[in-house]
Amino acid sequence: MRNVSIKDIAAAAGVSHSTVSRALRNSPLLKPETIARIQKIAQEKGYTASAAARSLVTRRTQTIGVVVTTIADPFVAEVVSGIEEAANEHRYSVFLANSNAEPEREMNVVRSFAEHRVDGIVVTSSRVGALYTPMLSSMQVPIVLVNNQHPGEFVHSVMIANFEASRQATGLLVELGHRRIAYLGDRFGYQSDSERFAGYREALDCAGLAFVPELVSHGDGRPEGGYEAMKKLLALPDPPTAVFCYNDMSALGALKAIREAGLRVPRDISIVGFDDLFVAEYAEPPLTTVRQPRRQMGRLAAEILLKLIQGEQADEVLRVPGELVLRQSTAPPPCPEPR
Amino acid sequence: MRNVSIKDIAAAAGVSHSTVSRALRNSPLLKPETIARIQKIAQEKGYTASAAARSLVTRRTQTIGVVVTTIADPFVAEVVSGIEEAANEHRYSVFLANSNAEPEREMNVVRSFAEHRVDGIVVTSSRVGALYTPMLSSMQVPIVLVNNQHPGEFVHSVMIANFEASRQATGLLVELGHRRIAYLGDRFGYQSDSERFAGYREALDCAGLAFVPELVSHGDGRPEGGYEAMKKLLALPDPPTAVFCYNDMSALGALKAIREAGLRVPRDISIVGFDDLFVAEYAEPPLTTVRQPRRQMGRLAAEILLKLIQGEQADEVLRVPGELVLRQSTAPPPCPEPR
DNA sequence: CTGAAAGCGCTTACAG
DNA sequence: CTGAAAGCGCTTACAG
Repeated sequence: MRNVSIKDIAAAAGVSHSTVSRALRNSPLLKPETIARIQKIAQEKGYTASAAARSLVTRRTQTIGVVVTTIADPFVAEVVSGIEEAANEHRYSVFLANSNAEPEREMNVVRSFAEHRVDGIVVTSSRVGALYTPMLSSMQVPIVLVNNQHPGEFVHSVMIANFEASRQATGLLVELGHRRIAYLGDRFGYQSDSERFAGYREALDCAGLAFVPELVSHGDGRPEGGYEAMKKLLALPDPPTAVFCYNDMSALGALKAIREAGLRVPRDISIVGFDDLFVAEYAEPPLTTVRQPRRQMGRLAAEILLKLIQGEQADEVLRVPGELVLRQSTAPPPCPEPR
Repeated sequence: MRNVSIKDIAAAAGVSHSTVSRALRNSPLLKPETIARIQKIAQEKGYTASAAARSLVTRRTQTIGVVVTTIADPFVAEVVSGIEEAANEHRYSVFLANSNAEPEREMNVVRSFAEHRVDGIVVTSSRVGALYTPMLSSMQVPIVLVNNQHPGEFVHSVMIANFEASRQATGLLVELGHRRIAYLGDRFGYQSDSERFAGYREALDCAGLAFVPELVSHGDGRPEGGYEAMKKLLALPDPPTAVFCYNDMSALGALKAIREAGLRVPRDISIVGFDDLFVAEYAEPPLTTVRQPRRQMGRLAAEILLKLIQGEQADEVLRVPGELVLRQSTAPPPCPEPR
């Protein structure tokens, strides 16, 4: 069962298919009555334009490709949601491709986007590195990154203001009176981790607190890694009284390790996360954390991309501020500890 | 900067573009040397076939549309991940469309999929109803639903075996010795809720326990709703000693309400969830729940869809069994009288 | 084994 | 204001 084409409508309306094409696009060349008549017929026949045929001539597909290393991640999913939302408003469709950071699948992503001639690409970087970014750049279409972990390769990106946010988060712990504040990080080498670590250091410096290397422990950005990293911190001869975690996922693991050690948060140890995933609010205790406006960041990335597609200028690196959200996982240090 | 086309390659190779087309598709009509020579040239020139041009003649786009009411939901995201994975293996690309259950956006979804002539559609229903399903069906392409909440409209779907799983989950509470077991549901009218409720009733019946209407409380499938629904149960003159929750999100809210009431899980109340989201493991206490193989369900839906696209037969309704996962939120009821 | 031709469903200069 | 023509980049009968 063939789809109805402009030829079918042309036949029914007794005009040329050129006229139908113009009528459907509300061309000012046609007189309003003609347009109305033709559109009515198109409607009746259930006409739907073929994106493929159109894009062949216009050289615009009205599609953008979104690459994620995994979408089964609360952080990424909401960014994608924002991208899709903004794209949709501008009548763009979204191709979603999921690489799992597997080289073979990454190849597929690139090939698929290239074949579909996407007008632009957003890469939302989770913690796992994306091998394909250099390849994508060979496609000659605009690319915007969200929280990119491999800086310097591309011009356009939307990033959370890691440094400022983590300085502020660590600063909160300082103000509460903590002196032994640990940093529970992601794996080494990722930009977000480096920046958040730098903010932590800065906050210590401002408070005149010495940096203690043993108070840095690295997880993997997931609960499992946070759990292990926290156990190491707890095994220290003089454990920290507060921990600033790379993200909420890590913090969840840390909370678990602390519970298992028979300690209480925030009575014995204060914990701060990063991201403000919905779980932060339902953790026990509810987690003090830094909110990333994920959906908004996705929207911004899409909007920058659409500007670039139109040939307009756009911010090269857009830094979005995080927001410290106070909940119940932070308190002054326990009394036994001399201040 | 134009993309290189088969004409460009034809000129470089000194053959017709028909020959190039055949060479690129490894036609047995051509002699191997010709094929090799042409493919080499194509490679050198960085040729990438145009999906639009091809689909125009083949009438196949090698794309499937995935509709979600929201992707920012841990359940949905992983289903989508499975769909994308399976589609990718079969060289299909995925259009993602996100309706937020807003009528206007739903219209966009349908129009967009129709214009792109997707070969098939998967609808992953979250708790929110999807208005567009009837409209999608007018597109004359195969549709497969995942955990559809509005039964009977379509033929093909992949569903979790709600009845069996919730009977088993409730059965666990019965075996532990609970007599006052509550059901904390989703909103009325959704199929999953009805089926899970039915499984709960069945388990009570089997155990010879009377159904007590006041022990049923409805949330909204999210922590907020679970929280409110649990507060109602706790306000009962004779509160339940165990609660089977519609899903993990609801259970998270329930846990919070119980904590706020100064009670402990599982000492005072046992809680069972459904879904086995990652948070279940990191809840306090870790949540006993029913695992849904979400990614696998997504894969299955995609595979069924691809079969249908090929014109093959496929299961109409595929019921996937859930798996009871025992953690620490369940225990025997508190000792009868004094605590 | 290879080429010329037709056609998929559109858009858009070019005529009239 | 409208139509005839060309062309976007492919695939595939039809000839040879």
